[in-house]
Amino acid sequence: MGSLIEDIRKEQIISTAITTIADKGFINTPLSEIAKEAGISKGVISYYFKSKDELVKKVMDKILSDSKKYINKVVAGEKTASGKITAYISASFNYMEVNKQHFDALVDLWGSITAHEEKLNFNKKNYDPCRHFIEEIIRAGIKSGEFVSIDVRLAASLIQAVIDGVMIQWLFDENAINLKDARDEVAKVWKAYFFK
Amino acid sequence: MGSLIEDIRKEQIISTAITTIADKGFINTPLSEIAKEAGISKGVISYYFKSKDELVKKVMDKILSDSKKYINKVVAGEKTASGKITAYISASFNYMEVNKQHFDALVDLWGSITAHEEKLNFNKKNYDPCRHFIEEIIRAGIKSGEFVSIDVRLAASLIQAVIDGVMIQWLFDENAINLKDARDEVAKVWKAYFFK
Amino acid sequence: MGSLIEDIRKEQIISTAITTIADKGFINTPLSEIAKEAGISKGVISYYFKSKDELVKKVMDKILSDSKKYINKVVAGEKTASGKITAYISASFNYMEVNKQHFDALVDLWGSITAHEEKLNFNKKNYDPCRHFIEEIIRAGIKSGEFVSIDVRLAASLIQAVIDGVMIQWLFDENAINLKDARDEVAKVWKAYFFK
Amino acid sequence: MGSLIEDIRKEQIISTAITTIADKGFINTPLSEIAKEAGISKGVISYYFKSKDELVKKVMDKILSDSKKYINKVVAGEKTASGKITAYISASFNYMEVNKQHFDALVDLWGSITAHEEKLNFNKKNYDPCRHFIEEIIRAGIKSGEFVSIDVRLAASLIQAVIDGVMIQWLFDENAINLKDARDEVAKVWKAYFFK
DNA sequence: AATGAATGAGCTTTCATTCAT
DNA sequence: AATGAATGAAAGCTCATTCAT
Repeated sequence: MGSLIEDIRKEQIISTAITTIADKGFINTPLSEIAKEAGISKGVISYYFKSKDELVKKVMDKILSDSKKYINKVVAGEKTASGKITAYISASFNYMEVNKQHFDALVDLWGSITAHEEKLNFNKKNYDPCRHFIEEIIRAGIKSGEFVSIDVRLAASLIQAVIDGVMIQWLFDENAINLKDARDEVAKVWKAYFFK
Repeated sequence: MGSLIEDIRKEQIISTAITTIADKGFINTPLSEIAKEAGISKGVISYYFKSKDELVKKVMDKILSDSKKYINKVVAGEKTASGKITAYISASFNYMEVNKQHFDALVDLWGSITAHEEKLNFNKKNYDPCRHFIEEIIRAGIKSGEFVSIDVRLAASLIQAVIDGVMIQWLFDENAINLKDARDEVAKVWKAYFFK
Repeated sequence: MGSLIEDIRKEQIISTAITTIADKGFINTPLSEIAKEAGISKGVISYYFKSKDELVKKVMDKILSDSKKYINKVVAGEKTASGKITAYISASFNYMEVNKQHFDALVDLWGSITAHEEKLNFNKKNYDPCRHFIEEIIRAGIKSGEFVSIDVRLAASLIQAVIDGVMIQWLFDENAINLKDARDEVAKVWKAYFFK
Repeated sequence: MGSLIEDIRKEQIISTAITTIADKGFINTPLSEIAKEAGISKGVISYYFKSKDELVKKVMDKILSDSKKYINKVVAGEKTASGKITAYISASFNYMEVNKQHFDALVDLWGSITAHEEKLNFNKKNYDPCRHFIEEIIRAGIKSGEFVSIDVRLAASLIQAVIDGVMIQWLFDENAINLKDARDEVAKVWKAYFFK
């Protein structure tokens, strides 16, 4: 358990699952298709993942944690609250741009979360940390006097919301919106908002 | 074609499909379940809809056009560009709040749009009109001198984005964000942005 | 539910299941094989039976209740306790002889009862009634003075035991034991036992 | 061939197979489970047994030959035919009682004998020797004048039958029948029968 | 001798769709 | 118009067996 080859295989399967789901859609992606794309036999997937559901969960975890890791690293490179907010927004859009498949797959997999409890759980694991992360930055900015005093919780939600909303438009049509323009404009709007 | 009873039946099926999909998730909603919920036989659905895919498309159309109809009506009640923008945002959130099931179903059905062409088509039919609608309002506001001059296309996208993004957070956890607060805050932010 | 065609189909499927399992063995009888033998499609079985397990249960119920029905009827034709005991034994062997397939299938299906609770349940539903039935006869015989006083519970168990034991030998090799001879000998032994 | 380690391994696998099958049922016992229980790798089983079927055969052989060995030894300790019959019956029940798992597994494995030829073969290898063994005792008893003259073949069959039949009732519910009582009663009945 | 990753045939089950009534 | 029995393709999953190490 936890052997090298196991980790490699799991990684390979998750990775192939992402590209395949992004390409054909979750509903049109049986395990056999992922296996075929990965050049392995169907049984291997069942060998490493207890069920399709478990694989899907691991896929979503991977997409979100990779994204989070990148963004956090970029933000950590900034000192000021203002710099951090801008970095968060920039990093979000930049990462999105070079990892479109990940988000294509992610949005597709939302539909696989059906139970109410699962939704709450997904939210708690994925959205809450993002919001909290932004909240902390804003709070620090208010404390240091950089930002005006605002509803931190709500502001964090709205920042995340505009990022996600832009992403959706872009996923449905790459040409509908230019990510770099959106990035710059969002940064501008929120600076205006925070600095009064 | 288009007889009264036919229209009633189709409406009934679409409506039941929405509530059932919202409740159990698209993946867990076979046609037989919709039929059962509607109190009709399975065959009727196939009789009125060429395929499940067609029904799904009609369901999405219905959700989006109902929403659009309501919003447009509210917006039409306003005279100024500023009033119209505020009305658009308010109406969007208000409608969302009383029609949660519709959007639960909608997000669930996104995953059923798999082909690239279908995505472009969905975007063209659903997002583009929204954006254009907002664009027109902004354009009128700029022309009349109400608003400062801004990138109309982008501004429209961002307004729609923040609405959609909030919706997603709310769909995953009703308690994660208060829709009325979000509505008021979004209105405030954008007024600040447009008026200088 | 409970329509005529439903009952016919269920009966047909159960009946075919018995002959197929008797012929090829439970382990070598996928649902597809039963369907093929019955000249219907695989899906029909799932349509009428929730699961393979449910079908198996119904099959065992059918085998045992048919047998019980026949035996009880024969026994009811006798007046004296002695006549009833002999009738029970005779009927058991006679029924066995013309319904070999049923018992081939039954013994094969024993292996499908795995959980401890299921075994107890199977016993309670199938063995207990048989034993109780014999016990009642013996008790009546003792009361009427026909039989000597014996351990009723144990005697009933042993009568059933010798019948079942003979059956097993016969199922494994029809020529290993002559059912009619066994029938007569068992009757003789037990009469000797009961009458002192 | 037949090295010490090989024999130990085979013995270990067969032994573990018995307890595992008795516990979970043959259908729910993949080779991997036996391997796990035995603390060895799956491949070892395939290494020592050509197929699962072969292992099953060896398991049944082991169960039956162990039982036979014990019974024969006990019987050999008796001088008279009467003593030998009583010993056979007693030994059968006593062995059963302390080796319940073996018979749980055995009954479970009956279902794996599917081909007609296999059944005949199983019978020839297992039942016939038992019956012959009893027959010889009875024959000697008749010859020596201990027993009345009876149908030896049939008598042997019935003795084995009642033992097997009691076992089955007991396997399905340990509390349904008391093995010691059954043992004593069976001995009593048959003595009465043989001695006239 | 032993391992356990890998295979793939084969299973049960689901379900969109068809069609006789 | 409506029913629901029937179909059969396709899915997820299990597992005996193989084989490189």
